[in-house]
Amino acid sequence: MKVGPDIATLAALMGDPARANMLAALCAGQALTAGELAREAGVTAQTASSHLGKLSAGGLIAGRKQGRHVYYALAGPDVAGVLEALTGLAERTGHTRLRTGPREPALRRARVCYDHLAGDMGVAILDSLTARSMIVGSGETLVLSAAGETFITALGLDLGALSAQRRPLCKGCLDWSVRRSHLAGALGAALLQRFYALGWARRESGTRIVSLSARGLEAFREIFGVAVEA
Amino acid sequence: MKVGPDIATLAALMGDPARANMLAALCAGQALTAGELAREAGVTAQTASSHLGKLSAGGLIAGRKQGRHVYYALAGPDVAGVLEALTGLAERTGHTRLRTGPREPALRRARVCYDHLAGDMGVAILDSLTARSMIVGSGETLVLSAAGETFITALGLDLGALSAQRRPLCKGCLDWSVRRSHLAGALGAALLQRFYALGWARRESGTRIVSLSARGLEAFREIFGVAVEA
DNA sequence: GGTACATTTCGATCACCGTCGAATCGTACG
DNA sequence: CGTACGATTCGACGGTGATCGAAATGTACC
Repeated sequence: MKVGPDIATLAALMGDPARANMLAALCAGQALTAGELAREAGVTAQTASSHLGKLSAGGLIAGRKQGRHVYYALAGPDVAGVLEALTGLAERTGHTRLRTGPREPALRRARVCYDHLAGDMGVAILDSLTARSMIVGSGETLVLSAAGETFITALGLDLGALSAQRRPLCKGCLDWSVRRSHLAGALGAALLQRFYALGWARRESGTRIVSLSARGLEAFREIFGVAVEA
Repeated sequence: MKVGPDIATLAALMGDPARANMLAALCAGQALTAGELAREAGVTAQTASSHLGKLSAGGLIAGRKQGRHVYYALAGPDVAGVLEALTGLAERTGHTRLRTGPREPALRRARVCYDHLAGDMGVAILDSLTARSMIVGSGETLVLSAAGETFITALGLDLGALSAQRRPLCKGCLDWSVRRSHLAGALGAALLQRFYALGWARRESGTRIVSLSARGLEAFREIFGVAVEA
């Protein structure tokens, strides 16, 4: 007689402010320790542990013991997807409270979001691709055009391998700081990896900051027509 | 200092069992009266009214007064999208409790889901399209291939107008009864409308049942290779 | 081995919120 | 105009769950 699968318990899991803050923090993609999550949520370690236990039992996060701390991460991309969708909905319905992205300029410029590039640079890249019709669509749903395919192949990416992944190839991901979309999905992740490999970008350890090399800045300006002040 | 937009309040709104049941019922797309939703959720009219007030204030649903009752519907396709994503996640994490879709055979065979076709027939159609590589992808993210474009154009649909819509052209929607996906999105909706126009299908008033005409059954078998016992 | 620290468990407190009974408002129907 | 019914409001009750203090586990570092 009951209609739905347990949307209720799942949503209730995300419905607590402390847990929601934890999940939002984990959306960046990197695993965080229980203590960090406690501070992130603004609760004591004990309550945090309780919440983490529930989230874990609910299948939303997974914890890995390493030494004397436990690193928690989102259980999978689909969880991140739901959270992003929720964020977008909150955006639209005006449920956002303040929400002025990161204060640090370096974070605003380029940072890691789950597994792809976010920040001004991420938004600029997607803008450039859509302006040249290499990616079409808007909002969350994006599609790679034929011109886009040749473009990313020229960049040295294996389109076939990317398409074979279960997750969507292209996806728009709402950027908190700019309130605009950047490129996520398999292609977004692969692009960032490619930037690393080419030495254009480097991940600052311990933070979400992605720093761009001089060569990278040059390349971005040339390829994407993106000019960023040093 | 706070990190996320108010995912928490939004999720908490969906986190109550009664409200979740209401939202799940509204996922079918047709507006329901407060009384119907109360019965659907298994609560009294007063508590239902309270819940509806909160959902409305939260921007998830919208109510229209008509005569002496109030018809409530989901505020928009994005709300349905989040709900579907949540359902999918609940599916994957095994949070589903029992959940044996509708009992009525007619409902199991073909019914309206929001604005597109669901049920065995809906699943079969998507199966047929993917088997012939007219639609590629899996899960929630689907893309129309070149072969698919010519196919639906031949069916008399205006692809340009469909792509111009803000919502995604193709989307997978998890079918409760079968636990498999059927075609949603702009194309899914347009297809159902086309079926109506061609006299292949008809919406049973007052229910979610979609009944198929003899001509429709013939056409479905011919075009999609779908054989359904009468 | 002993101390420090991260995490978890247990237990108790307390606030919030879902629930329903009774009453009110508004519309439809005769 | 009066009755019937759907929807909402008000008020009170009760239970679930978040929270933290205290204590227990387990790991690292010396």
